[in-house]
Amino acid sequence: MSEERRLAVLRAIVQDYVRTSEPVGSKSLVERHHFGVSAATVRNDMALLEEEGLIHAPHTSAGRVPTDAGYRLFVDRLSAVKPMSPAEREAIGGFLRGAVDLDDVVDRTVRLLASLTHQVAVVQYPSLTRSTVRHIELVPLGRERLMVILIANTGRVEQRVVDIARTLDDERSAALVSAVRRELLVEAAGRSFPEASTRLRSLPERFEPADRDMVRTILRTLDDALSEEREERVVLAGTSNLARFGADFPLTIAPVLEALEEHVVLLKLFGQLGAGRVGGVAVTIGHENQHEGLAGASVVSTTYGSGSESVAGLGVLGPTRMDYPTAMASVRAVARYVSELLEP
Amino acid sequence: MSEERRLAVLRAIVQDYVRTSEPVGSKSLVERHHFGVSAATVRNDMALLEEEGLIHAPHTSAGRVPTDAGYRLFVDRLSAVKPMSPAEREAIGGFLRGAVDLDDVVDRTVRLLASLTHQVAVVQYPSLTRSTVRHIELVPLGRERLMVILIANTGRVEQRVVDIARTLDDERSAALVSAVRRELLVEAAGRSFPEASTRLRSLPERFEPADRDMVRTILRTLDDALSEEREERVVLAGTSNLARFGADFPLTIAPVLEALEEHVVLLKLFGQLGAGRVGGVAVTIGHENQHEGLAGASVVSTTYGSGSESVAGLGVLGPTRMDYPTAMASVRAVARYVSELLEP
DNA sequence: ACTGGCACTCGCCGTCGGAGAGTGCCAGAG
DNA sequence: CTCTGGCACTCTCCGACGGCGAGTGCCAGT
Repeated sequence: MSEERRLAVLRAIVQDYVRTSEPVGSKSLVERHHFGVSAATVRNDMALLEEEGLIHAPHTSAGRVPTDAGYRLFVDRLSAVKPMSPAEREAIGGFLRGAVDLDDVVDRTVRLLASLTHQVAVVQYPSLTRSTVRHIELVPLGRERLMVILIANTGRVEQRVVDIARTLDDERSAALVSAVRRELLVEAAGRSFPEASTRLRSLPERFEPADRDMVRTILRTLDDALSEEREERVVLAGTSNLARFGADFPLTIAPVLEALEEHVVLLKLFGQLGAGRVGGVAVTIGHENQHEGLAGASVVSTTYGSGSESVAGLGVLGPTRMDYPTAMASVRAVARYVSELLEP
Repeated sequence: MSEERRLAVLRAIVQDYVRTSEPVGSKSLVERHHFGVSAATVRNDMALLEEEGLIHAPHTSAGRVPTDAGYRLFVDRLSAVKPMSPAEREAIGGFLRGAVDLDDVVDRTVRLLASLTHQVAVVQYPSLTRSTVRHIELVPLGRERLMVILIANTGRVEQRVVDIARTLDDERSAALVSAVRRELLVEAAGRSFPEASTRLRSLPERFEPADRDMVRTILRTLDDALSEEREERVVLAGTSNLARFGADFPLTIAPVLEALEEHVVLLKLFGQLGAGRVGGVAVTIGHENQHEGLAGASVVSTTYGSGSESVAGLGVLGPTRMDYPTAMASVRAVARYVSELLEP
């Protein structure tokens, strides 16, 4: 028996099943693809593949369906990432170029990804902890409040209102605010956020004892904005695509939707790939996802970022029965464009 | 025949159907509710209600189901808004009070609404056009770029990067930026955004001809941020609740999810109630919704805002077969709390 | 190692018939 | 005029039955 043909059979099964969403049998298989052999031979191969746990028969007398392991082998060894046509590339670029805003970039990206792949798309906002400080601004609001505005090199802007226990309307206070602002910038500008945060720890000491509380409050806000919980934001689109193949994961839509609402879960999915090299596209299939609601789902994801540093992840989520080559191509292409866009 | 009893029957039908999601027949009706009469009498009433188009029999020999008109009558005349228990009020307040941010307020609000009502919740960000300017800040970024930051009295912050056709690193430019900033504030602070926008139209003339282009660019950004399309933002949660009653609108989940993704559609839903008085809760039922994908859905919405001015809408969306009294109570209570929260 | 053939297994689907829920209508009582 | 009990009727739902077809596993033969 030829190892090679057996894998070709697996590949064909995956492809056909993805197309038709119906278990594929030996006969229809030899019709569509021309291996040089008969259906009976293919049947033998299929029996072996089943023994290896790569495919599975839902019922004694039905066609075969790939298992998670089967898909895994397929994406690892049997599929080539489909190249995008120049027209597609142009469409992607054109659509993203119109963005006026980081919010806008993220918004367009997630919609684009959803419509390219017909799956649920997920885009993570650039992580602050992996960005550098471009600017920090203090804006007095009313008499006892200050708005702290953090601007990252990725264009991400985070703002927070802080109450400070003193009035700000005299001359001296104005000078103080602007001194704090200046010191913040000297210390933080151009550095990574975590680094800035540590360097700033000694900042209060440079001011009069009476003023230190205010400075500390501001620094606390900055740290708070960097905390895991608050700093990670995630956006999604295309959830209606889940309903499109209602028959597919039959009543499993609910748990998937629930998982998607739990942003924490999503972040874990992307967290796994962590600081992976920018080029790579990661795929987690079915039960490889920790969350049990996602047992029937696969995630195709990658990272994007300005320069060679990745600052966040993006990807798509769909049924395990998913067109992996296309999804991987789209995810990779979009990530590349977004990275370019954040470059300058 | 007593008009009064007929309406009581309609009320009972709506209540039972909402509870069981099964067509309700005369027999089970007299069992659960005790009208003083027999099932036969109720049947006569039901026949009349059907003639009036308030209820409808899916099959010749099945129970009755309320029509859109039936629900309409129910919410208008037959239901009292369920008061919230003190414990619930406290829970709402406690959950919302922890917010650090407008984003956070909106986020918590939408999740809270979803979990209170078990429906899809929708919250609109405070409209800029209906807010007043609290502050405008100009932050130089790099050499030929400026970030314009708009802060509204609602806490909403909008930022936009503008390219200006001149370098900013000399002394004079710094003075110019700060002069522009000062003038902007004098003219705009405390006024409504549209008013500010018109008042600022003459601003360029106060500067040297060479500087006017920059000022114009900044003003254009401000106007752009106010444009319908960009200014309205909407957030939703609880979409998994749609799947919970999969049997309910059977395969109608897809169009609903699609409609929810089209934020434009959502904004229209809230646009209808427009500048309605803050107290009122609006309900649109089934086909009353313009969008055809939402023919099986109802929307319970209201407005919130600081002071007596409404600045945006919020609400829930679910199947027409929905617990209106509870939904209305939750929506009203949440809107009230959010309004309070935006007050100071 | 591959092929053709064959018996066998099951899920799918349409049919059928009984049970149950609900209805409409009618004649009689208050 | 309103309400009630009764009765015949209509449909849907559900489980049983059976034929069809796709697909399988295995075996004997090349």
